[in-house]
Amino acid sequence: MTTPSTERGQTAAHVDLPTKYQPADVEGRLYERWVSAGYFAADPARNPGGPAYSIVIPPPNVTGSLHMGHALDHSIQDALVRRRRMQGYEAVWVPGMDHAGIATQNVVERELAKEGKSRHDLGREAFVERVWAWKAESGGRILGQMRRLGDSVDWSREAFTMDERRARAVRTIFKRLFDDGLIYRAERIINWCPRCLTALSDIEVEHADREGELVSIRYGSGDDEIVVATTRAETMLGDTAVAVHPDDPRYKHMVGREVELPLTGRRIPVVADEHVDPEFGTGAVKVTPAHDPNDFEIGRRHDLPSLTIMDERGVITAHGPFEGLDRFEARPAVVAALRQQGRIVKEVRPYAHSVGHCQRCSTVVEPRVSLQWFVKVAPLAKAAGDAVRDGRVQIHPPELAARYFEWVDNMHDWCISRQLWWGHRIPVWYGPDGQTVCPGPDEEPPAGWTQDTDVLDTWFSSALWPFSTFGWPDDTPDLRRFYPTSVLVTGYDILFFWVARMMMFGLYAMDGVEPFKVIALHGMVRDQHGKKMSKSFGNVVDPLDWIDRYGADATRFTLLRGANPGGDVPVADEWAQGSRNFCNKLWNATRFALMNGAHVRGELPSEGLTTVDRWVLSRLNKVIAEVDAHLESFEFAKACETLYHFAWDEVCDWYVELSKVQLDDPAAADTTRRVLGEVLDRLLRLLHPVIPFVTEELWTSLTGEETLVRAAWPQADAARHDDDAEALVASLQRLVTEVRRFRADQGLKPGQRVAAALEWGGSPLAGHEKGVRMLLRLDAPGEGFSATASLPVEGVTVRLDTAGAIDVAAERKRLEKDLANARKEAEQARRKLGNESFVAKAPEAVVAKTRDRLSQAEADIARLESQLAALPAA
RNA sequence: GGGCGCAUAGCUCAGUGGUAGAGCACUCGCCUUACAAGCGAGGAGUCGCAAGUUCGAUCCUUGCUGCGCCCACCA
Repeated sequence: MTTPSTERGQTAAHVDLPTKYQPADVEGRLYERWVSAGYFAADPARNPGGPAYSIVIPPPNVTGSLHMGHALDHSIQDALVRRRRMQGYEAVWVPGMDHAGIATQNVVERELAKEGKSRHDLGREAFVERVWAWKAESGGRILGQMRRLGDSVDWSREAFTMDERRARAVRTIFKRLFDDGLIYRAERIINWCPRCLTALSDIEVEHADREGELVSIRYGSGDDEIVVATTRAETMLGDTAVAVHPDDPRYKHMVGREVELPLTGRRIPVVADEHVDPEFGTGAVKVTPAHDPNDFEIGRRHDLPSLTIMDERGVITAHGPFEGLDRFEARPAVVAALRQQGRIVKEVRPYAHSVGHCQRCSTVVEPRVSLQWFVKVAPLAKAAGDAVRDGRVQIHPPELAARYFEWVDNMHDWCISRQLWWGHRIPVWYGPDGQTVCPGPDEEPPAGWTQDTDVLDTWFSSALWPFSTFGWPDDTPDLRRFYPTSVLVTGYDILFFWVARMMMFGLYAMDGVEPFKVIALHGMVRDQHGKKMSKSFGNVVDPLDWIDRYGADATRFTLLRGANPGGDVPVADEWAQGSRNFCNKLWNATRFALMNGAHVRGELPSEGLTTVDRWVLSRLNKVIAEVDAHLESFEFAKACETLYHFAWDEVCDWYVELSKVQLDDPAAADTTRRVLGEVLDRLLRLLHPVIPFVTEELWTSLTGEETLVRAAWPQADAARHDDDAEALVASLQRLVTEVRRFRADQGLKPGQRVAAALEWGGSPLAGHEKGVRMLLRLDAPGEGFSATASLPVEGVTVRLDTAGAIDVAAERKRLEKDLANARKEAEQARRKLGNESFVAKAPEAVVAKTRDRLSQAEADIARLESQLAALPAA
């Protein structure tokens, strides 16, 4: 691209821009330049008194590649950061990735499985090394994707949840929590994945309805018979009691007695427990403390023994005929065995109930008693809830705060130990006699002691992200300038996983200072029918594919244009094409401007502007204010919509067209070049946060400046508002549209010149006769002018020479339609004004408006009737 | 089981107590030298159903129906 010619005059300057915007030709080049020039790098020492703005990226899992959801998330953050950077904030957007414990370990284990190996064949050390190798490869791919998207992240601050700095943060907070008694180790019943062979926290379990069977079984016999119902018959092998509600008259006499447990011959007690719902089933519950969370609690309350009958893989270990069977084989086997013993099975009926599955591998989760580490969440969750409750942290949109509270106010202790190898190893060592020590990050454990073999839940380290990325636990300049972060942008799907935990740890570690001031939530990216994207549907769109075909800007614009706060974002190929077309429209508008010598040199004149100039500047300044307001409230869809319409419908369709007349007018050409330059300059600035590449390319060409990345964000200037100019241009637009409509109805070729007499009747539009003639391709009436049609619009009469013949039928049809509309309009208004209550009670302005409508409609009716009467017979 | 949300044009979604909007799709006409990734014109919706409040309801209230999401230790 060459510098625009400064040559003026009638001859269009030569501009070396292709007629189509080719994203591939500019994106890579511009991104490299942005990074090497250091535009994205923040400096906490720069402009010390000035405002700072910080965002930490929700670290993507190193396993995968970025999907459309990431592209949406990143587009939002980039738009926010780029705008603040232009506004003069010291803005930083910190990139990084998450080690994603289970997810990553599973991926690498699958790789190994292809080689016929398991992680145990490698051993812990070699396996972890292998995961690091995978991380290097996969992580690199993700970083490349971020570059393609145009993310203006500060690469010098790139972080990883398992790098050395972050490890130190983990050790530090663990130690603090441990010393404060907020971390403890206990034998509890936890969610266990028999495939991943690890504990899971509550939120790593996904519930789904499953068809099962509810089996009613008779325990005991004769007077002692008591019927229990279960969906998991195999667990009866581990039953150590039957529970009934203490007030249930049916079973009161049974409490304290024992019944015989079928198949085992064991006798188990009947206990009374409030937890039992007398209304449900038979009102009696079998109690298996080792394999059910409720029963575990009942067992604790009644001091019942806990009998483990399954191993960690879900295989029955209870001695007897079922030993060695998988849990799902054992279930029907137990029922069959009961049946063989006669009338023990009372009833079997289908029963749909909710079953927990491992979030990472979909295996049915098995509750399991084991020794695990927990975070005592009560005080932390309380603080996390309060910070939102008292407004220190705002959730956007506010409706989603309810979900946050729901979780924060009802949280169970958080199981943080995982029986994995990939992750932060729990920083606790055990002595030879079972002593426990948690050394600080800079302390050594006693020689000969052994470290706990478990690792921490991956969310433990990501919960530290808003401050670990800035160097915590050290007191760094970054931390002081950029914490708390300005806003957290993420999908509502990880409100519980991540956001709430950052709140807990942030408030705890940073002495009550919240990790972010605003939580801006967005939804999920969906297909054009609102369906979730999934491989099985085949409706997954890869952001890279869109970037290749339509460009990064079009991809970003499509996503942001659909991004209503907290809402899901449907996308479709055609919409991305529309966005690409929009970028191309800007490209060509700027191309036109450059060819005609548009520039931004010197002050924008206040004198000597045409009505059309004043109109576009008025609109521009209103648009700036609107876009500002929308972006402040995370209304990206609205901001995009406003800019799209202003750019396309107002600037391109009207201002650029009308400027052609002005550019031909020596008296107006100079200011027109300046105004055209001004409008594009401001428009490109406003669009830059959303579509950074094309705007940078065009803006630097237009202005000759080095970069738009650090150019100033436009300020709305209310002094440019001009209601008169806006009203006049609105009239002009109506006039032009009306005449075009006539031409179309009459079957006149759009390119066909038509002789016309324009009679302005004192209308201020007279000053725009040249513009009207150009837009409508009207010639002056010549020698043989014969007026055959007239269109009184806005007080203006247009007489057109349609070569002596107009299509009377078409014209009659058009006029009749307009007349019908006007009559309907008048009728409506008349009815309203005839309503006394309306006139008495409605606001003055509404009544006045209705009167205006009526008189306008009546005038239209009179005009149309006389036009119809004047039509020659067909 | 608890909580929340949604129902507006063919599709996806905005929106307002006072004449229904956008994008895409659709129809017709145009290669008009910034742009056919374009230009111009046009069609299209009893704003889910019912009742209530109001001078007036797509908007507020209630009920109903149909969807969706989140949470959940009722076997």
